[in-house]
Amino acid sequence: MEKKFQAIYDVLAKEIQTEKIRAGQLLPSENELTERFATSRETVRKALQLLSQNGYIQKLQGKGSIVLEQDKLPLPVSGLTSFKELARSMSQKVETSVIELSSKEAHGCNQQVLQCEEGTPIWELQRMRKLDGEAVIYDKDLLLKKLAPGLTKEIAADSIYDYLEQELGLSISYARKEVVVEEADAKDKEILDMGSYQQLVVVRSAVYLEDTTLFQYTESKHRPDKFRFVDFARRTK
Amino acid sequence: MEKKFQAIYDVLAKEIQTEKIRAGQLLPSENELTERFATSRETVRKALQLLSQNGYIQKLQGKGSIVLEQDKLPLPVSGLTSFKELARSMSQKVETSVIELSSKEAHGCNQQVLQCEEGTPIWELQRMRKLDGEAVIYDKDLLLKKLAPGLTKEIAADSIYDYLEQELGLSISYARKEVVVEEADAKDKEILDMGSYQQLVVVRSAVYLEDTTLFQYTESKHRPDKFRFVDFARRTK
DNA sequence: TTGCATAACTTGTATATACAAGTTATGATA
DNA sequence: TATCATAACTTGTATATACAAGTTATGCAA
Repeated sequence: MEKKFQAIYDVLAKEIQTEKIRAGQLLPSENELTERFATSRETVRKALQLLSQNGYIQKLQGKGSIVLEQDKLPLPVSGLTSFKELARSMSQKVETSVIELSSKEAHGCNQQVLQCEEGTPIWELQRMRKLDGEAVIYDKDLLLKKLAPGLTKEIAADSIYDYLEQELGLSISYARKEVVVEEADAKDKEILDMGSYQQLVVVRSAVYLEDTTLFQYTESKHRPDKFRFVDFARRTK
Repeated sequence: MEKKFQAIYDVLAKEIQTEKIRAGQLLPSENELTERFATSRETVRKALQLLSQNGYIQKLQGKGSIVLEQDKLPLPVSGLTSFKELARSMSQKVETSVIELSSKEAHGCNQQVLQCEEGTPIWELQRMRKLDGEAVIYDKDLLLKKLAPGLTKEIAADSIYDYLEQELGLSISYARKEVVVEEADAKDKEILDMGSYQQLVVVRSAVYLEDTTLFQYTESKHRPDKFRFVDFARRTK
């Protein structure tokens, strides 16, 4: 079986993306969708809940599901978006170069952020990203070697996430992120085209797999003028 | 009736917050919880799904629900958190002062961001916030007067969200946000204690009610060293 | 002891039913 | 015509059942 509610979500999400159903319009009612997809109402409701969570629709008791204005802003949409996905959605020239990919053993501070034993084999990866020919993003990654033993510079220059999910079948599940602004240090200034900027937007994130193992720690430094973060959030309370 | 799944969520969330159940431990199984709360498994599952969404637990097929490490970082946790809530969780001295609260009619640019008719009555609000005696946040709000007719400087100095939700019974439902870094202008420098900083982190957000009406537009400028954004995100794809 | 099938758990998906709660259009009544 | 109750929709909550899929411990067999 192939997850009906996911399939229904995909169909409806695409119809909204392609504006087959326009913003402000109502989706067909749950009963109609139940008929259309030859399923049960609960299954339809699961699909609709996903749409709601991802900002496609707003459900209104008694009325129906209204299609929301789409963010034309072609950006991160919070969540876990890899740089490659991000770059694809921006129609700019993007270039990634690997500064360093080395195999080390966890110690002290490294070991602490990855919450692993002293001496655990890890990858230490540094990459620089160019947008329109300017070096504006500097990424440092720490990952457990055990889970991505065959990592190479070529893979790192493409997309780590693709490699993990499609090649290795690992399921990235959730992440914690922190965004702050910090002074650029000497190394930052050496790597990036800082112009007259003295500060960087720093995104630190810890990425976890389905089984809750902390797998990757990333520090991503962005030149302030090239940084933008877009978010859709529902009030949970 | 009083929404059982919400009640179950509240109980379990509190047990996790107070570390009655600690990180790394498993929750009781769905069947056990079903018995404990004298309900059905589906209802328990709805509660667990909420916990999962909000970063309290990770569900593992075949194993159970693991309690996740809690963010000790006492900060925004994405979502829609009002400044008052935020301030409460930080044990710093916080002070809000209203710079301006005036009643206007929408025109040109104002009208555009609020997506309303020319001439619609709106509130224009400007506030400055001090942390530990330093002026570090500058907020500008536009809101539809129709929905909050009795707004006063006193209310604005406290919490607009409390007023809207508790006094007026309005349901804030979702928001779109954008975070960028911009140069501070003359007005910013006049209002805030900028020190040697030249830039500000600007959070622009559009806040919507349950019926999808755009109700408030906010521009919140933060001195870079006092800005921090923390996020928990699940990979949806 | 070791290895392996299996049983007994766990969560995931799909379905059906019932009623509550909110919205809207209908139509009878004044 | 105008008003209002109501019927006919909509989504929300709660329950029950069945089976699929993943994990773990049991215990038999080699």
